[in-house]
Amino acid sequence: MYARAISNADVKMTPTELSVYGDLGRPAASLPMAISSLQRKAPGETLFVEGEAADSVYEIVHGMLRLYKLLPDGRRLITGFVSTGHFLDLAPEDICTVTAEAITEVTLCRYKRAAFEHLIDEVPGFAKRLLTAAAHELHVAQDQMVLLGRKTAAEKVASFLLLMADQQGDELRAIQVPMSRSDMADHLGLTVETISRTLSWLKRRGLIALPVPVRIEICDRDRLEELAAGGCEARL
Amino acid sequence: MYARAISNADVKMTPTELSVYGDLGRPAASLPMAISSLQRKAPGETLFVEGEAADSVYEIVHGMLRLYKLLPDGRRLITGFVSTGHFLDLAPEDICTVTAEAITEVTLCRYKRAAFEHLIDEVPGFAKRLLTAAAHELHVAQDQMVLLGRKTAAEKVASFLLLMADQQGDELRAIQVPMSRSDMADHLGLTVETISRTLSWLKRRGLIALPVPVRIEICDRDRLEELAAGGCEARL
DNA sequence: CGCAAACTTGATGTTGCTCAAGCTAGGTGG
DNA sequence: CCACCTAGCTTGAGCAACATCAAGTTTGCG
Repeated sequence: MYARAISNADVKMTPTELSVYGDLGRPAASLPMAISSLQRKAPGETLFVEGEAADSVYEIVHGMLRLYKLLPDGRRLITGFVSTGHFLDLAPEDICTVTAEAITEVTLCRYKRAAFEHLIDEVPGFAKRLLTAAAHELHVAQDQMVLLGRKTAAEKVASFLLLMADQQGDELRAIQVPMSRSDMADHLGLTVETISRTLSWLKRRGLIALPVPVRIEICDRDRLEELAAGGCEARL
Repeated sequence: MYARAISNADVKMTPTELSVYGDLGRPAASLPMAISSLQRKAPGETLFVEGEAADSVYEIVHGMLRLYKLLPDGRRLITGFVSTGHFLDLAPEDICTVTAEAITEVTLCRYKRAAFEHLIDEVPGFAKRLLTAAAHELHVAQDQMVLLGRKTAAEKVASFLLLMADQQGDELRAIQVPMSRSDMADHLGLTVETISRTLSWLKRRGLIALPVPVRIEICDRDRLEELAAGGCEARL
């Protein structure tokens, strides 16, 4: 089975539709314990490991996780960060394809796989909803491939910051960055040092501000977008 | 809408199950023309372009296509190669997320999107089958991210050759490579020159043979696999 | 306040890119 | 049939972006 991140937000559901049951409200609060149970994970704790048997489906109620794969010598690539509202859909194979680890304090709702699969047949439109979500995940993956394979360090960091800003949405300027520089590096195919240097470079050029490492503010969104798209010179 | 490649082979169907209709045989031969039509494309011809409206679903009957995305300055990343038996599933958004171009002579079966969506509701188990296929695509995409973000040139080329060998399956040694060096480069996040140098290096070390550029033979599969996984020194 | 972990900055090194020639193969026309 | 021509492939020399190695500096927590 295989870990797929599916965002409820992606399929454009209202808050009350978040649950797989539609109108029943937050699944964590309303589902029979037979098919669901609530879990908490502290930062750094592991939810599941690449290669192990996958028998559950998780919905993230609160917090952020990193999903990653390792090469034998320890090189790591973070395939994605997932947060509130996403499903970790352990797809119809039996092995986890990535490792999932809590970045922040995380609350999640665990469904037994068999029961979850049952819902696909029972609940009308649920399969289609998952299909839409899967398609969106694939779209995101394609963009990430372009980033990893063809963008410069500055373009990578700019793209990432804009993506984070978009999905936080709340304020236009400030981004809360819960993950470490090392996580960013392993997500963008760079090193910690290059992340740090690139952020400093963006700051020096007035595109962003860094009051504290964990808080990044976007000062010139237009130029950052131009940079992210690859539309201008991007050398440190 | 968004181009997703779904392989029938991936969902483990027998030849007679290849069609979306299950037992009705090859869709190209048996579906009512109202919802399907047969098309041919010559090498280099475009099936659809990133950003354009997507109103069809295609099944590849024969041949190979490349799917790619471009940056404004022309940098290209090929997200994948798809061939016989795969669906180009233009997912439930309205815009193609990649461009699809024929590499070889291609025959494909085109379904009207609306009719295809209808099948998801009508044909029992069809949605689940697509879901499985989508999950597999996502799995492949994750592996490709690791390749693009964390592997060396030699590891990238070795991984690619093994993947090609696996999906051709027929012979254990020889791989027919229908795509150009330039296509390989844009799929692996390298340049043509690096592809060429790396292949020469693999040949010099006795891992492969190159009787003609279009034919690559695997001589030492074990060492190639060790290299692809990142388990040994990989310097030219 | 002190300590460890995370982050930043600098100096140096290496992989893979760029630029520039040759080489090879396949197709065309004389 | 062969010479030519072009597109694709290979090889070489030099270079640039990013990695590595090595200090410092800040941050956050006990």
